[in-house]
Amino acid sequence: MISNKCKYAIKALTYIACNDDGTKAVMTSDIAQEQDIPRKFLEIILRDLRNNRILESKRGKDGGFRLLRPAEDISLTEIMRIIDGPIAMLPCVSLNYYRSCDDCDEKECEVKGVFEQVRDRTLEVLNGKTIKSLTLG
Amino acid sequence: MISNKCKYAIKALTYIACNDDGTKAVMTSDIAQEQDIPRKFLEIILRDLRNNRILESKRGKDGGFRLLRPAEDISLTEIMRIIDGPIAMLPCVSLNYYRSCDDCDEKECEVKGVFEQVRDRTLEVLNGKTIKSLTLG
DNA sequence: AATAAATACTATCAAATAGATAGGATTAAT
DNA sequence: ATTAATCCTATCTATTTGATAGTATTTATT
Repeated sequence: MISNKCKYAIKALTYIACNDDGTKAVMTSDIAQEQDIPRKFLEIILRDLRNNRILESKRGKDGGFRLLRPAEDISLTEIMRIIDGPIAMLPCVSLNYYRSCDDCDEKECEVKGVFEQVRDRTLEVLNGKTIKSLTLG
Repeated sequence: MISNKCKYAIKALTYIACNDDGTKAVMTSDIAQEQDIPRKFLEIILRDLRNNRILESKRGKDGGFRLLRPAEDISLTEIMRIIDGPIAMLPCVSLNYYRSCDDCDEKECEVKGVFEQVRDRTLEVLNGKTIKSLTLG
């Protein structure tokens, strides 16, 4: 399961992608209202995305958020990893958050192979998806 | 990520499958020791598997656990659903634990389609795997 | 310079889940 | 009766999830 937080992040990014008309940045309050996301929780998420160089922010009056890159260059996997961490189902099979197993010998672990396959199939789907591709029905 | 508990369950089941010689049931203490699983935690897991008709138990002296079905009829998905719940990444996409989204219209949710694909690819891999197939290198 | 409106930051909180442990009740073979 | 196993109930700690409150800072506008 992905967290609510991650789902909020995806929805917020697609909203920003669709509503940045080039004149002014997209405000937290607008996103919260339109996408039905708790305002203060959303602030944290957006700041998180900014710190990870997905968004840029502008403070003060007329402030808000913008995508730092084109929507077609922001992949779903990237967002999921920032917000939720590993995508793989076992730490020992994670590409970006690898941790070894204490309790089994990875060389001959039967379970590992299965979840490597799951990981690869999952990434086949997710790597192709971007914020841009979500905004096209 | 699957939980430690689920990983323990899988390891325990493969251990039972490999070590039931037909003479007597497999004991919790043996599984715990050989597979490096906390004893009391393992008790809970095995009871859980028994309540879900994966294992049968025998109490008292010479007691222990046995598979209730042949190892090739116990799928990984079944174990994962018993121990961890849904396999899908979104409730609204789960086959066995479906829950609707409060905050989006499922008919036109762009995210839903993506995670349906992920679910299908994941199940393609996991549905074919059984306790039996894990015991063959 | 003052004001209004936005993000940034810090601290905190409640509920759920994960991961376990303790201790005794029950069952069954010897 | 004894021993050795599962069964059951209760409890515990740490972490994560999901969120809220309040204040500081920045900036456009007047």
